[in-house]
Amino acid sequence: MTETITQSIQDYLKHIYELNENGGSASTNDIAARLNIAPASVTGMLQKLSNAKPPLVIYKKHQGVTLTKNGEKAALEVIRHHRLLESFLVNTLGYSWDEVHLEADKLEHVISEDFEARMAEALGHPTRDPHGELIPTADLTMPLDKSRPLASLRTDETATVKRVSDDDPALLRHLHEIGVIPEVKVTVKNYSEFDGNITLQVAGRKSNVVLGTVITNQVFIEK
Amino acid sequence: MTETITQSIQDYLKHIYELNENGGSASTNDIAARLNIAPASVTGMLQKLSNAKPPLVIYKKHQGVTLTKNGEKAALEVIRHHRLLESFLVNTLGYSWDEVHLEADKLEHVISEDFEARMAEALGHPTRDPHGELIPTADLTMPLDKSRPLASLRTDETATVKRVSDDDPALLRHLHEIGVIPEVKVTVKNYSEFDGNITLQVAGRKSNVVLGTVITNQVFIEK
DNA sequence: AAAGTATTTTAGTCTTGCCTAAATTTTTTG
DNA sequence: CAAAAAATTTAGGCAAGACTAAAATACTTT
Ligand SMILES: [Mn+2]
Ligand SMILES: [Mn+2]
Ligand SMILES: [Mn+2]
Ligand SMILES: [Mn+2]
Repeated sequence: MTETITQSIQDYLKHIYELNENGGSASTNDIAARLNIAPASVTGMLQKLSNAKPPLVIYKKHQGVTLTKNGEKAALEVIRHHRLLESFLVNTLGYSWDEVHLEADKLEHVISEDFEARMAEALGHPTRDPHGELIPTADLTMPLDKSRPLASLRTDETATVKRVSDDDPALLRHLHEIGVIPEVKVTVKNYSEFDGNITLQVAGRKSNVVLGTVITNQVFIEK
Repeated sequence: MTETITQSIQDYLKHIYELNENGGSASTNDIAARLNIAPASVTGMLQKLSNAKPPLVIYKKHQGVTLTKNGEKAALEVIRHHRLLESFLVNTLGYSWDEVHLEADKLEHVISEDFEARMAEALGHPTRDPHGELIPTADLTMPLDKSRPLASLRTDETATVKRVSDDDPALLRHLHEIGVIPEVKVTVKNYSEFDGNITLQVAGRKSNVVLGTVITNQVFIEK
């Protein structure tokens, strides 16, 4: 009697996955905040998911949750849908990178595996979405992410932008404007000890830009 | 306090629209059969839809339902989504015409108006879907359908196939095989009084085909 | 026109997924 | 380390949308 994975459950699993990526286990409150749902409701769902057969999360009272292998597969399935969809919308329907997130958030639960496969094929089996986020493989493995925040660079260091956080459309528009997009080379011309500001030279741009930590913590680079 | 039009409601309205197209009002049982839902459940929903503000259907006990203007607009919105999606899937992802229906049935409830507009643009504002069905216009008007069943043709009459019924994938594959697809010219070489069989010459095909009424009633032509 | 059949409606339940208010547990702080 | 604060869970409810069984209504047939 395998648990039916509803849209709602898919959303829980997806967000738990992302929270697990950072710290260890995902807390009730964090999940609630992300899903815009009352914490009490989250507790109820966590109990349900951990009692499912097979269990989708590991849950002990007051200690947050971790995904089981099954839960992780289900999460990666949704994340693969989401990121392929974002790529597809940009490529095929001319969406800009700040417009795709909401649309993909709805479609990700609804497309068939056939649709997924056809998108991947049409896009040439991409490894990253328009924001540079890694796309889980068809067999649901998440590639290793070697990037770190731009905020961790210091004066005279050079690196390549690999991905940017995609949940704030306004930030995305701004980054696009100043040319800070995946695969672009950047050099730190100055790092300020006091406020953490980074003066950045962006390849192909005349003038440098000064970025605060709110931004430099949402841009990820590799050297 | 306008009624929220859920996915479920959209499905009811869509099928009521299609039933209204044939006979007058849609019966509880017919709606139930189409939606694969118990008749008792349908009664409940019809009451709800007729009490909505504004009402989406006109309903009197034991007399079936008709859509109001508001209900019709909502239905046409979904049907436009559905048919544009079918076209889009065929054009962009290489689906064949017998594969698109199920996928479109899920996506139709989820895409944004922006998505709809972009598809229409990308497809060059088509007026018919892959099965030849008319696509409601952007301002939600259904173009007039002048076609009639192939079954109504008699010996020596010539006509153009305009559309075919799209709910049986096996029939669609068969029709494709024998070349009976929209915009193809056909001539009735013989009509049998007894069983209604039609011997059809299909433009560009060597040998004629004999079609029974099950098929000829699901193929629509214009002279 | 009465009886039988088919259709539709009513009545009563169930599941999912959410909510608020109140309790409980954990963490932080003075 | 005890009190205050924050986080989490329990308890009790609600709305949507489905189901089954039984009652009511409408249609057919003799
Ligand atoms: Mn996204
Ligand atoms: Mn993304
Ligand atoms: Mn269809
Ligand atoms: Mn169609």
